[in-house]
Amino acid sequence: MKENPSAPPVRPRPVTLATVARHAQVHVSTVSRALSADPAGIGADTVLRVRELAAVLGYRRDEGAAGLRTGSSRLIGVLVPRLTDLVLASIYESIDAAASAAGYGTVVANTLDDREHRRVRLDAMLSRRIDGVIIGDSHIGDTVAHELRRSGIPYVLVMRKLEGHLSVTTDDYRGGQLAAEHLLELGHRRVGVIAGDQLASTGRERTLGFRRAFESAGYPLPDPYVVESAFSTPSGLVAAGELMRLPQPPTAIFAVHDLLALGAMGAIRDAGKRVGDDVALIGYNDLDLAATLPVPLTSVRSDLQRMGTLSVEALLTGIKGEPAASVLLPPELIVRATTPPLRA
Amino acid sequence: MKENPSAPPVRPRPVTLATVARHAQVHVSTVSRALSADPAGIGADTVLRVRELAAVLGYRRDEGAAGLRTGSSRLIGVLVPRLTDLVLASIYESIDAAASAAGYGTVVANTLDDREHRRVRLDAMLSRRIDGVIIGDSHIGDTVAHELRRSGIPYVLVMRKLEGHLSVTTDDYRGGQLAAEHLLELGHRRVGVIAGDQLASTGRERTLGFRRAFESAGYPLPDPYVVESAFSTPSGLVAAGELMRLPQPPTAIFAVHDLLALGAMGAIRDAGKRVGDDVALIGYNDLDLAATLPVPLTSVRSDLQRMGTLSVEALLTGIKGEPAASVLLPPELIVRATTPPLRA
DNA sequence: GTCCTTCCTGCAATCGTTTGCGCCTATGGG
DNA sequence: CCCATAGGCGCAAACGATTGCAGGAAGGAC
Repeated sequence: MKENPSAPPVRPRPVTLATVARHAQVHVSTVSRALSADPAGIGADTVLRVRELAAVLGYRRDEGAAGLRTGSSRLIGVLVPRLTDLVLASIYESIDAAASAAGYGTVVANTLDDREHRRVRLDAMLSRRIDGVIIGDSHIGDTVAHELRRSGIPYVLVMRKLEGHLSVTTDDYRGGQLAAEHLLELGHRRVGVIAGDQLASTGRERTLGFRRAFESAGYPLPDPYVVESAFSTPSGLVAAGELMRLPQPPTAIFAVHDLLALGAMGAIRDAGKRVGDDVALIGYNDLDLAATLPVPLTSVRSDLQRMGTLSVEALLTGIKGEPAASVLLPPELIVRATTPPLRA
Repeated sequence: MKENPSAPPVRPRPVTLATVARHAQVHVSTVSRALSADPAGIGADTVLRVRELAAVLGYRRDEGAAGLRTGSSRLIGVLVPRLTDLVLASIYESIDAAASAAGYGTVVANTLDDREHRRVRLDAMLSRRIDGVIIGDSHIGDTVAHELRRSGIPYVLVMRKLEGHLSVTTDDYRGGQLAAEHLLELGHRRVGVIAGDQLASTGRERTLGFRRAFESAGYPLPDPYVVESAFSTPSGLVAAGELMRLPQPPTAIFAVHDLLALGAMGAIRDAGKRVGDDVALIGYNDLDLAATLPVPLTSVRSDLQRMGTLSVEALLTGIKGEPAASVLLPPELIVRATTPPLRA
């Protein structure tokens, strides 16, 4: 017995199948079978005895070891731009919940919309022999999806789509339209768009739907009225600032993300105008906080939970080897105080 | 239009040490050593040849198999109440970044501040033989930390502390004091607190520090002026509503979380008052969006990134078997527009 | 009493890596 | 010319779980 008081408490040797087998006086293979979901070919009393013993001893299956043998890690990887984007956090939450319910674990990675990060993190995931990937950060021109297809690893795109790849998204083009139609109806003619990242299908399609709707109503948007941005609050502040400094500032702004709208609120205030009465504002995604802002935000809602859940479903059927179909969810406009009737 | 990239017929057999060994005409053990960080006892030319070959063939170390042999999964678990809480998302982001830089992977779990969820998710983590745990959701009366100590698995508490356990937190008591001192200086005497969850050390200490400061200034807070809550925007709306409906509503509100303050803004508006001029407001954590709100929010800042990074450091020294010390970071008051000088 | 099922359980191989041990071949010293 | 030494590699045994196969006992049919 060696005394080593400064060392941390000794980590007790984990309880394995062998431990249980020894106590139960049976072979480990019998224990394995008895503990499996369908203990075929094992006596009912043995099953009971083994299970009880396993519980008492605190047996825990080693997923790593099991995965080595079975070839499946029961782990799925999730790629997101960043989790501090509330939208992605929401989606990830429901992905994790759905996966967990199906007996899968998840690992997320922030890719920061950066090529190199994406590569490194995906590599780490593949090293863990993940069973599939949910891609929440797809970019036009990005190759992750192609690589996965080539390696034969099941994957699904969520939130952002990409031509020719399985995806679960909401109809962003339609969402842009909805926003435009609402503003047109209110009488707005000179409007601005905070367009987000144009390499993300969300930013592109929402902007496109919005633009087209104004075009076909006879009020096309000049280029300076559409400004690209990231998907963050500070970025919204900057972009809206540009819009407000135009010689003829817009009477309404469509921000393709609620956080952008939040930033826009700051810029509108900085310009000495009031949100709503002076400058109308529409956000996107209808986050919780949209409703409780000092001036409640009109926003296009997309069902984030549903997207997360469906993407897991699609991935799992893919993992089973069955074919899955892309899903396009309908958006919905939620009207609140930032888009009041226009005064004559 | 092929829409099912998910399941090509055959998944190519992964490249293992054996594959590389065959091509290099050496034994797998040689390949293993050649590929290790310190290829001692292997000829320099062999090392080079093997590494090159491994790269060409696309060899990827199977972490699961390696972990089985070495007993370490190079994986750390992170428990958070929920990732849609921006504060926790920020912390997790920096945890993940720091862990990743140190060659570790992370798995998060939302525990929803719920006992059962915590148990289940921790169990799943232990099944993956994680090397350590970072607990971001500790609750007074919760047993997770005790269990981990008993099993001898290294762990660190972050954000929320618990008597007698290693933790990395900010001085929440001091933070509450800072908020109180500021309001006292401005001349506020009748104030309210949205106190958060009193089973979380954050909610408790921030509230306590604030209360004590007002007490010692001679203006103790009557009970109805301190209302408990969750840590979400809707919850802030409700709590502030209660405060505003008191016979003598407070002239200032301290919310122990920025999202609560956001909700409070809504309630103040609903009560027909203006944030800042009519009712002062202080939040906590100084999230990005605090600065860009229509009325920029005064907030107590805690360094979330730093907490995340330090918690990883502490955990890793714990994993190495060395002793680590708890850290208490200083908070800082950021004054903005929601706490203007009081008019006489 | 013999033979054939049917049930239950054990045996052993396998997944991909790591690592203690031992063998072989140069090499240098005496 | 012989021997000790060391560098470079291979061998094989783990780690913990799963699973095809085989074997043994009990029980029924004839």
